[in-house]
Amino acid sequence: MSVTSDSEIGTARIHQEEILEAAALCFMERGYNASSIDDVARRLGSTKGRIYHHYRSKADLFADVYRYGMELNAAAIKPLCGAYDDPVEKLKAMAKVHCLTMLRTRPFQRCVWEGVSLLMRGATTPEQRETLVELQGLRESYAIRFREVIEDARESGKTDFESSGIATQIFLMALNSPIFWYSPRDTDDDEQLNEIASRCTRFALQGLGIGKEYLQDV
Amino acid sequence: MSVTSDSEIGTARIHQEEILEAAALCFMERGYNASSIDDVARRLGSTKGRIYHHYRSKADLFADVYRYGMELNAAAIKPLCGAYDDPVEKLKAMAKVHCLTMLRTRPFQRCVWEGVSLLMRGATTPEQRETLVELQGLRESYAIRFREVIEDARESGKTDFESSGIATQIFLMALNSPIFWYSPRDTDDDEQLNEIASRCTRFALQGLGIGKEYLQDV
DNA sequence: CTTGGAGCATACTACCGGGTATGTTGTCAA
DNA sequence: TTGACAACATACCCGGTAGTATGCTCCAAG
Repeated sequence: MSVTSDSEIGTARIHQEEILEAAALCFMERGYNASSIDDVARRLGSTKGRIYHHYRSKADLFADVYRYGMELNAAAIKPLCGAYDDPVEKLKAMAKVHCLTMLRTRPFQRCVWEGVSLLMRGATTPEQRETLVELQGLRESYAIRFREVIEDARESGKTDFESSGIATQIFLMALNSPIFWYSPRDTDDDEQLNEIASRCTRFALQGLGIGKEYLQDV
Repeated sequence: MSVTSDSEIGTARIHQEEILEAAALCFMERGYNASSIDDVARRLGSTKGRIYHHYRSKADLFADVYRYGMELNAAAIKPLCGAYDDPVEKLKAMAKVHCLTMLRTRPFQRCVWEGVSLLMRGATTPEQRETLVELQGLRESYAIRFREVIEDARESGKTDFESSGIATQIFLMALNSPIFWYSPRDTDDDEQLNEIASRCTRFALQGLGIGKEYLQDV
């Protein structure tokens, strides 16, 4: 991992992304603890050596999968941040894009999910604890993006709920839900994903009390 | 496990329920795979021997936790089944009770959740596979109860969604969500739980498109 | 052309945890 | 009183897995 030039960093990332994807698939299918490093290696058609050359431990590998998943999320909603006046319109766009990202990068998002509830405990080494807090921070700051817009929407009088904290939790949960109950078709039709995302988004927005007149174009 | 009389079955259940609760707590905190039988035993202040006297394997123990959790769910909504004319009112009641049960029996419900996504894979022994299908069936038939009422509500024209399958999934997800983001207060105030359940229920019903005029008394 | 290191593979160790075999104690019925 | 069994505890085995130590190969710089 002692790379020097930028190009070498680039190629290293490429090699690692291959590993990341295989790891995400394994972790999604069997969970973190039930997946062995050998499982990941087997999926890559290689051996442990390759993985341990790039990652110091299984926990490190998982952390990188988690981080990558969160990066995908952050990148997806980034273009929307300064592009709307109406908070409801902004929330609509963010929700839809978030849900679509969930569906398109499902293995990584399942890992993010497991990481939240699983790595919290498990209390491994002291320095991994530190990494974990950082990852948890990524997730929280992402959620706060939504929470702020939800609060703005409430101030505009177009919603009706009490606690924005709770509302944000249920809201995101509704948007995340398809990564659990949706199994991608053999024809991974992007139209199909769009349909699912639309319905989830509409449900979530209506859940906040946003009127149906705002939901025609979702 | 070779009990004979009814009373002995009763006492056996009592002893086992103690184990079930400890197991549910362990599985909730660290997940199934990360929890060892010794962990469960330690929480009970005993040793492996006690657990393996009542359960033939770790998977059997987990299955019983799962089953118990589903029994709690089924028992909670049972009184509501024939008590309503308006499907929307029935759905309201079922949703509220379901959400409250989630909150009150959180450790078991977390196990039910993990069981769904984790035991599906993992493909252990062939006969455990059989048990697993049975448990999966419990969960599905429970979900169908909701789906039917949701379909009735749609036919009454008080909702607006396309696929009742997807709607049911998101609906239940919204109601289940607090078992993940709600940490019980030291004062396990039942009023507090009621408040959470109310908000989740309102969100879920609104998500289906049910008008706010129906949600005053939730 | 050689040497150092990246990028793996191979072989091995150490340990944890599921499962078992066996011992111990209390209780209850005959 | 005794034996039989439930309800555990103790001691042990053993397979799987994280992690390591080392070997191999190719490439690029000097």
